[in-house]
Amino acid sequence: MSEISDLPIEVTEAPAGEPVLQPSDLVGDVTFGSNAVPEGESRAQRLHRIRHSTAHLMAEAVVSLFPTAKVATGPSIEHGFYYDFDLPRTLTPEDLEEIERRMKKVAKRGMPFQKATMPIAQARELFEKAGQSYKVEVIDTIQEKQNPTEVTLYRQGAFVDLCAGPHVSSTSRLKHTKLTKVAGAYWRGDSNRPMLQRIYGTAWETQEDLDAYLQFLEEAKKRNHKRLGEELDLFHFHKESPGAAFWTPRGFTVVQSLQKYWRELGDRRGYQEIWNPLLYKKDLYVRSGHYEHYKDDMFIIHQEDTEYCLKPMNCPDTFLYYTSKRRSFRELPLRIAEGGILHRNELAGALNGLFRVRQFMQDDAHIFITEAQVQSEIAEVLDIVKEVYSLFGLSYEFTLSTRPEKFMGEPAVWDQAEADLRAALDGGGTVYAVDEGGGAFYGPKIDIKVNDCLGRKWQCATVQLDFQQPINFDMGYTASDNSRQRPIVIHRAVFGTFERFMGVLLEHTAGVLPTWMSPVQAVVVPISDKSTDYAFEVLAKLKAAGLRAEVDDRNEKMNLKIREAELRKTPYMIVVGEREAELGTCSVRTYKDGPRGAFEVSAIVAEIADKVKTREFDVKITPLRSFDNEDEAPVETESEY
RNA sequence: GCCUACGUAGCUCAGUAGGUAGAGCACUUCCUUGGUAAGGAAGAGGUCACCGGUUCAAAUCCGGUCGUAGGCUCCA
Repeated sequence: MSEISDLPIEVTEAPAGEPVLQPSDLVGDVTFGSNAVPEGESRAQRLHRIRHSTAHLMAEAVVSLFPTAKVATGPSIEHGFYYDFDLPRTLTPEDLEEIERRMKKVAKRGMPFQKATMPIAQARELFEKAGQSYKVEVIDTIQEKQNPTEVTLYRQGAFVDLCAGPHVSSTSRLKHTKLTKVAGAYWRGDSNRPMLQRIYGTAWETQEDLDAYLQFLEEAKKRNHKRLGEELDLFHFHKESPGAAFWTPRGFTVVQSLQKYWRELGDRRGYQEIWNPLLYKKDLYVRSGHYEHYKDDMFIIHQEDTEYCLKPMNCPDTFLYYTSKRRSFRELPLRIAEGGILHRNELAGALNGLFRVRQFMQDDAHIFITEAQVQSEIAEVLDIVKEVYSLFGLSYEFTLSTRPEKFMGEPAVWDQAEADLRAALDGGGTVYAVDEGGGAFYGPKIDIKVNDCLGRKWQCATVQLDFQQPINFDMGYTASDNSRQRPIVIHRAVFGTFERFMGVLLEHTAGVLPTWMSPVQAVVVPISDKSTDYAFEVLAKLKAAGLRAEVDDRNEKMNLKIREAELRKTPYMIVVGEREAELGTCSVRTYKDGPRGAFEVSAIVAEIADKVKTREFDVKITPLRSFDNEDEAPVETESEY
């Protein structure tokens, strides 16, 4: 029956489970016609066609290896495809190799993809008879949602699948592919439904593209922030506190440089910082609604008869500050920052380096405003976002999320708020997407995502309007007419969390931090211990300028010291020998530009101090190529609004 | 939380017909005083994640726990 069933099967155990017919056994009287491929497709469309077809090719190989396999769904995704299977046993790495071998064989043989159309009822019967219960469920969903009279099937070789297409003309187009990983995936993404086995693969038009992509994955691995954190001695993780970063002296220096900037920025932009407790009786969160909606994500401590919570966010306790006294309209906008330590009990399997942690610190702030101040204050916050991300050469995108189906408050207030958000975005000339119905139940929001070196998007900044908490906390202010009014709250974070932002920044720069953030901004390297005294003289001048510098006076050769400073990505390496000591100069080498020759000590101290003061982004960014849009330039390093 | 894989020296890793552990880097000491990415020698360092089981014998086989990675789910 199977085109490839004559291949040697290297399965040692007999697959268990109910025997399942394959649709290919049942379509004898169905006529499959040719599968026309249109002219003038974009590259993205061609890749989609190839990847989706490769998913079918893989399913054919899996079914030939496991005759009792049930197939679920197999779409194309960015850079490749996956297909979900219900299999009699778990897959091993050897299985993947065997599946890939079989795929290659069929690709080489060049089996045509053919298309057939049939009434949906007939298709349902066919897949039912074949025992392909997942496909039957898919058909039922199609019936429910679209209610078409007919559906299409595609066939290549021994494999027939319910599919809307499109596909390539022949499996001979599917030669540049590699299976990358196997993972569990819930059927229909529902954690209450069976877990299937998902095989991921990547597929390309040419071998060159495939090779380039695999190389990209290698490069991305090198830029992984966990690896960089280890290499640059910035942070560690320990099982004694899973999901929480342990910052080293070097790493903490970097974080503090960020926080120092954050505080200066807040000061300049009219924010006041408060500092509140970490631990609260549960009453606070009952009042804010978190206890009801967010309890599973909170760390809860029982102390004698009282239940305490480690705070998962700053809002409720900031509101306690707001309501601690009578407020006047003259105080608004009242901008209150709090970078409290937060704990969220994230699922163990969701933890991911600095990107997803259980303990973190946000550059959080809550702004209390009148309805009339929405637009101007949002514009002000967006301006801060632009300032901050531009400082790091990060590209980003805005999304406006509007009123969801379930919402609190008056539709008219929502409409006005959304119009204000749009006006603020439009006013800044900002390009943004709209996620209709994607807002929080308490108010619309603007999400800001940054792009990392892997092309992944990370949500760091968020700006949210909140009409609900002012009610929960009975916030008010006295208006000019002496009436009592309700303020609106803006929740905003720009870095998001310092942890995640550090992770994104490290991957973005491949670990090369700008001078102003570097744990050691300059290392003075004496050529021999004859020059050590002079090296310390130079060091004193660097320190006097407020710079983070040290002398490498170990009994080692200069070459080794240079090498280690380079590996640590130290921005400035200042070499001094007897010659420099005599002339009062120093020999400068930078991480960015290499050896630069002799300088007056005072000149180079001034240069470094200036870069630190202006927070110059003196980092050469080598963006990793974007693979799916050849027409597009590589990811821009300059911010684009 | 679910699926799969993994857990050997501070780090990166080797160690399969079960016979009480190795390399490189880092670290310590000594020699070396060297002009822009690794000078040389010696030494020290591990209850093989933890707990239990099988066995004369377990890093190795089995079970459990914890942690990590990649997915899934979640992400006010």
